[in-house]
Amino acid sequence: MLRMLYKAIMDCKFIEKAAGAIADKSRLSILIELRKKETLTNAEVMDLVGLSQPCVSHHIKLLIDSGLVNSSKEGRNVHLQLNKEAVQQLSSFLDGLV
Amino acid sequence: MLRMLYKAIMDCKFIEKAAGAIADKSRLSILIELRKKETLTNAEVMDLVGLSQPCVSHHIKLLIDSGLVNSSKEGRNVHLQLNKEAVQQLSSFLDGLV
DNA sequence: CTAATTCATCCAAACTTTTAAATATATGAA
DNA sequence: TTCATATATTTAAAAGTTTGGATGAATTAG
Repeated sequence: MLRMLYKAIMDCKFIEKAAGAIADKSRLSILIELRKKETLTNAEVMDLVGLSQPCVSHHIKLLIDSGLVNSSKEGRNVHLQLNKEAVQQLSSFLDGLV
Repeated sequence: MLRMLYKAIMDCKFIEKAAGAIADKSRLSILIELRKKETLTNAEVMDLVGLSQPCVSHHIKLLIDSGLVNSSKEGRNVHLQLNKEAVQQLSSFLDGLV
């Protein structure tokens, strides 16, 4: 019971964060590109969205914090990947709404 | 061809707006309540989210502008309803991402 | 070791969002 | 018409977001 309430609160926080992550032109482009390209580096994202390196770094941090994107370091590069489970979770929440 | 590009741009604008509408505690509560209650008046929303009347009015305007919620006036009251098609459209976009 | 490369952090400016008080508008009741 | 009720608009303050320059940290190349 308490567990379910806790889960519901967690869900809301996740939904809020994930929705916020999507609610931006640049971050939306990144997500769409990650569908096509499977992985991306920050440099590729800079080209994609046409923003400065610190700005891109910030957007990527937001996406990672939201849970929608995973990152892994390989040498100097950071590779991004869609967290498909998280995207699915958000989609399921919306399905539950209708 | 041009038509598809146009549609894609429209989609992105809608996705951005709809995601932005969801990315707020109060508006998320309204959407969740609309699943349970089918229709709501502004006064009921005030009780639900514990905010001032102008603030509630503003949030509701945002939800309507995003397309996620429809409104209809009955006398002095405004009745809100989930736009299930729009919610479905957002959910489908996410499904397309994974 | 030194240079170059990749990404993160700090900072501040510009802009947007959230909120409520005051006020306006519209409808219904007396 | 006059008063009460439901919602919208205006205005303004506080908080949050987006952005890029400068700088820092970690890694690789020469």
